[in-house]
Order: sequence, then structure tokens, then C-alpha cells
Amino acid sequence: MSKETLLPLLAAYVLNHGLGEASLRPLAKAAGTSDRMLIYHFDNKETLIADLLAYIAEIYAQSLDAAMGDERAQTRQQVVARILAKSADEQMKPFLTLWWEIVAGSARGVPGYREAAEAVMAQLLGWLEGQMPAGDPDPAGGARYLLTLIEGAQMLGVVGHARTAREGLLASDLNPA
Amino acid sequence: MSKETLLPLLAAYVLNHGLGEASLRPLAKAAGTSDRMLIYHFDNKETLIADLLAYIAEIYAQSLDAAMGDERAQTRQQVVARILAKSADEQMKPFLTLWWEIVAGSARGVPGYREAAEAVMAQLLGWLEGQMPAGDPDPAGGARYLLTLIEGAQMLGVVGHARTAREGLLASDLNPA
DNA sequence: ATGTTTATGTAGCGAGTGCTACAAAGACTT
DNA sequence: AAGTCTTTGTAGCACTCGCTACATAAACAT
Repeated sequence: MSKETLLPLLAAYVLNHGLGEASLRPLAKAAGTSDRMLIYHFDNKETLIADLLAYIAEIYAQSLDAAMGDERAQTRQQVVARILAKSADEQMKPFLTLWWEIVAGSARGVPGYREAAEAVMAQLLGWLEGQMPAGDPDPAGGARYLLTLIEGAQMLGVVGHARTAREGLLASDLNPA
Repeated sequence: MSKETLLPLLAAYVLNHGLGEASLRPLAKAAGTSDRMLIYHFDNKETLIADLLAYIAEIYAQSLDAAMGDERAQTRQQVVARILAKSADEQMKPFLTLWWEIVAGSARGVPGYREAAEAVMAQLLGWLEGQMPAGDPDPAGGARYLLTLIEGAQMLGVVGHARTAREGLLASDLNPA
């Protein structure tokens, strides 16, 4: 068994249980191996988690690509609505829950978290630019603006203020300066 | 020593070290007491943390009130700029770092976290409404909208994308629909 | 065939976790 | 003064943590 075989199994566990429960023995059990072998392959837990987060960022990007429909949205409102709908998808929930743990780790300076978070956001931003309406006057700036809004909305949703975000989005036209 | 004496000391520790390091013995040491006494006062760790988060939400609200300047902003851009500037304040950093841990816990369903997060956001939303420009056509909706943007910007800042958020904000007029 | 590298199992160490049992001192009540 | 209630200290339990020492078997190299 190699790193490459282990990472998908480890990722599945972390996505379902969170990083808080990601200690060596449970991780090993989920991957059908032993804590002993995890250390053997990854040297220590820190690099294991770093590798794991990098891997998860990668499969997240792939799942974004896969979800990218061919039809283009026609307004910024539509872009936001679609993405929020897609994020509400049951399949995306493990990613979202894990995401906030990564953000928290990044804020605290836990090694490896910031890099993973930065990669995920860069990926998402690029994807968003491709999703902007055809005739948008400023797709690059608009994508950054919508990313900020979307992430704010997602956070509010997670803390029980989904309604606040929804009403906020309705109260703006989302148009460029 | 009572709960009321302990909470400020516990809060100081958690603000500086995060909830990840908040185990009984370090907490007790920071408060000048013993793990034994923490359990005596709070019954168990779960209610200790819940009480502590509620207390922190309270002092956060107070610090917001204290920071509320008497001069009203004249545009929504100004409101956002002021708040982001205030949040960048060194004094606010412990709150911000802790905040994302609370969000992560809320997303994972850790008991007590969601309530604390919800309270903080409600408080912040109310405060924001009071900060809206004098002639704003929709202060309530605008506050929700700006809250979404601000929190999104703050998250992006924490994961190394402060620039993304800044450029996004510049690319919009933040005006109502 | 012999030696070396790679992969894996078993056992355990020292530190930390939340929490409890027991005891005792002090304050307070009657 | 005797008894009760509140507060605190000391020890420890059962458990988990990341990690390591040691041994062994298989694969490979010479």
C-alpha cells in the first residue's frame, strides 16, 4: 500500500468526520492500515495532513470541473443563485463543513492549512470567472466580487443566518461600479 | 472564586490560544485554579465552553458598542471600509481568529457553537444597521448585504486572499437593487 | 546463496485528556 | 458546641495522543 492508495481513503474519512477527529488510529482504521504505517509513509502527522489537504483541494477542483454545466448564466444574480444551489447539494456538504475547519486552521496559522485554503480559493475564483455572464463588463473584478459575496453567504448559512444572506443578496443589484 | 470571576480569565486564555488548546488543565492554570475546580463550577467541559462562548459574545458586543464612533458614514463604501479597517486593528485579531473556530464548530454541529455564532452575527447585524448612511434607501436590507460582503472579505483575508476581496469590493458600487 | 532494502506487525512509552473518589478545612446554621 | 454545607487539595483512573523500538518476513541485488 502506497501513499497514493491511502490518500483517497483518508480523504473520505476526513470529509465525513472532520479534522478534529483525524487522529492517527482512526485514520489508519478507515484506510485499512495501522498508525504505524501512516507514520512510515508520511513521516509524521503534520505532513500527512498537509498532503491530505492538498489532495482534497485537488479532488475538489475536479468535482468543480465536473459540475461545470455548459450553459452560461445570463446575469450575475443567476451566477450566484446557481452556485449557492450547487453548494446546498448534499454531495457538497462534506467539502463545505471541512472548508470552515481549514479556514479556522488558516486563521490560527496551523501548518499547511493556509496553503490548502489559498489553493482552493484560487481554484474557485478561476472557475467563477469562467461562469460569468457572456456580456459582463468586468468578468475578472465581478468574479472577485461575487466570490466575496458567495463566501459570506455560505458562512452566514453555516451559523444559522442563511436568511440574512438571502435578504442581503435580494437587496442589491450586484452590478459593477 | 466564582464563575463570574473565572470567565474573564478563561476568555482571555481562549482568545489568545484558541479553542483547540482549551483543555481543562491549561484553562485552569490560566485562571489560577485547578481542573478539579473548573468541573466543580461548570459541571463538565461542554457547559464550560458554552458559558465561555456566551460570555465572549457578550464582551464582543460591548467592544463593538465602545468602538461605535459618533460620526455617521456617508456611503456604503465608507461603512465597509471603516469596518474592515477596524477589524484589521491588532486589538480585534484575537476575536477574529476565534471567530473562525466558532464558525467551524458551528458547521460541524459542536454543541454550543452555533448558538454563540448566531448571537454574534445578530449583534453585528444590529450594529451594522445603526452604521448605515443617513439617507440610505434600504438600511435593513443594506446592512444584511454589507454583512455578507464584509464577512466574505474577512474570510478571504484570513486565507491569504485579502487582495481578491479588495479588488472585488472596488469592482462594485454596493448600491441597492 | 548472501546481504540489503522495503514493508509490516506487536508492544509500549511518556504525555495529555475529561473526570471522579476521598478527604479535609472553613464558613454557616441551629 | 455540634452538625451541615461550601469550597478546595491530592491522587488517580481509564483512555487517547503522536511516535518509536524491535522484530520479522518478503522482495530484490550482487
